[in-house]
Amino acid sequence: MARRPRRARRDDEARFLASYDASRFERPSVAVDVALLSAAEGALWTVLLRRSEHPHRGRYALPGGFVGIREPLDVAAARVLARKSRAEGVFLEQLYTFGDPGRDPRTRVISVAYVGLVNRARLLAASAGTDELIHARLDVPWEGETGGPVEARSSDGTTLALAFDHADILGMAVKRIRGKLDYAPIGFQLLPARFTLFELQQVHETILARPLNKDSFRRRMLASGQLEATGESQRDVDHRPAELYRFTRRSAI
Amino acid sequence: MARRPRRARRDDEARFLASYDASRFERPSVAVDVALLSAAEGALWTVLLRRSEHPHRGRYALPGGFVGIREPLDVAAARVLARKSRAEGVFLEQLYTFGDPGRDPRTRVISVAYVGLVNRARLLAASAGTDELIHARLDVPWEGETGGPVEARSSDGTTLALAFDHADILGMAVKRIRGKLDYAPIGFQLLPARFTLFELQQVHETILARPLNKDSFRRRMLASGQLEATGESQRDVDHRPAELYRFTRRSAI
DNA sequence: TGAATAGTGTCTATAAGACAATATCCC
DNA sequence: GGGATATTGTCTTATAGACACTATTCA
Repeated sequence: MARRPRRARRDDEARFLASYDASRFERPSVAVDVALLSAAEGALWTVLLRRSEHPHRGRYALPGGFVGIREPLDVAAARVLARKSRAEGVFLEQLYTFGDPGRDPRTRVISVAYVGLVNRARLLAASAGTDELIHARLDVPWEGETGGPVEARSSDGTTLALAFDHADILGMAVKRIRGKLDYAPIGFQLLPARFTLFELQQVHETILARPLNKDSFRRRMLASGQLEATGESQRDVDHRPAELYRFTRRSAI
Repeated sequence: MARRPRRARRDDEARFLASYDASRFERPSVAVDVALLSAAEGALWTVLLRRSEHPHRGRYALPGGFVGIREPLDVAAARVLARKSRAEGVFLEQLYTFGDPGRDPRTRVISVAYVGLVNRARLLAASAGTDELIHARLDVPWEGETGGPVEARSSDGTTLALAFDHADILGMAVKRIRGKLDYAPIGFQLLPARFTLFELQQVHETILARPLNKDSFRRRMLASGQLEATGESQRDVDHRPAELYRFTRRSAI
C-alpha cells in the first residue's frame, strides 16, 4: 500500500502539522461540571456554589470550570472539585456531555459533566469553611430511570434556583447511579468504612427511591462476596446492635 | 433576597454579557465521531473511512467532523454521519467524550462520540457508492464488560490500522451496547422490521459474544411484551419455517 | 421485663436451564 | 418418508418475597 518509505511519510506528516492553522474555525469553550453526591436522611444531597458573578448571578451551580488547553478532562474535573470544595481524591466518573448552543449566554460552552460519590462526612467536610458552598437536597420528580431535571432545596426546604442546565446534569447523575446500582458497588462509596447491612439498604432505597425487601437484600449482599464481617458491632443503640461490615475491594464506581 | 427590582438586574446582566470577551482563554476544538454498528455473521461491524489527509493518512477513522459553533452535538453527529455515509435518520446515542490532550497531533481536539445501531441492509447501504467507506468487522479481545480497545478487520481478514483513539471509541461502543442489552430494546435496531426469534437470539449472542439458552431466551422475549407475532412465517427455508415477529414500539436505544 | 431492631429458618412463587415430545416445512 | 429446525410441555434448580421465630441490647 505504501509507495514511499516510512521515514518520508513521517516527514511529510510533520510538515503538514507545522503548517496546520488551528485558528481557522471558531471554537467553543469546554468546561467540566462535577455532581458530587451523597445519601442521607432518605435523600440524595449535593454541593452547590452560589454564583457571585454573571451570568446567572445569585443562582446555584455545580462546581465547575474551564478545561485547560493541555489538561485531560478528568484532571480538570478533579481540579475544579478540589479548588471549589475541600473534596480531594474522590473517584469521578464521566457522566455526559452537555452541548446545547444556548446553555450558557456568554458564548458557546460545551460542558463535560462528571459524577462523584462520597459519604456524608466527606460531603459535609467538602463544604466546611466556605460560605458560598451550599449543601443541597435533591428532589427527583420522576420514577425509575425515566430521567429529566431534578430540583434542589436547601436543608430548610426552600427551593434553590439552579444555574444553566445544572438541573439536567443532576438529573442525569441520579439516573446514572440508579442504573448502575444493580451491578456496580455504588452503595459502599456513600458509606463510611464500616457500616451495617441496614445502613447499606437505606442507601440503596434512597438512590432508587423505593423500599426494598429486607430479607432478599441481606441475602443478595452477603452472597455477592463484596462484604466482609468485621466482627465488631454497633454501640450505644437502644436495641440489639447490628454487625459492622466492610467492603472487600474499593473498586470503580 | 433581591434588593434591586428584577428589571435592573436584567440590564446589569445584559451589560455584562455585551462586554464579555470570549477570546480570553485558548480553546480546544470540539468534534463528533460516530460508531455506526451492525451485527452479521456472528460479529459486529462498523463503517470506517480511509483517511486521505494528514494526520494519520492511510489509517481508518470513524465518520466524524468538527462541531459547528452554533450546532447542537447530536445534530453534528447526524450531519457527519449523513454526509460521510449514506445513513440518514439513524437513532444516535451519546456515548462518551474523549479528551486526552495528545489524541490528535494537530491541536487539542475533544471528541464527543456517538453510537448508532442499524440492520445489515442499512449498514451496507451506508457504504454504497463511496470508495473510501470501508465495512469493517470488529474483534473484541475482552470478555463481558471489561472494556478496552477493539481491533478492526476488513472482510478478507486483514487488520485495519485505526486512526486516533478510534479503537477506544469502538471499544466503548461495544461495552455500552453489551451493558444495555439486558434492559433496553437494542436487538431490534439491528434487525429488519420482521424477524424470527432465532435471528434475535443470534444478534444477542453476537453482541454478548457468548451462547444463550434457547428456551429461556424465547420465554424472556415473549414475556417482555415487546414482540408481536405477525402471523406470517419464513419462506424458502428447508425446514419448518419460523414465525416472523415485529417489535411493538420503536423506542430509544 | 418490655421495646426495638438484628438475624435465622422455612415456605411459596417465579424465572432459568435442561430435555423430551410433537409440529411443519422442503426434499 | 427423511432431514431439519420450530414450538410446546414438563421437570429441576436457583432466586426473590413473605413471614414466623429467636437473639441481643438498653431502659
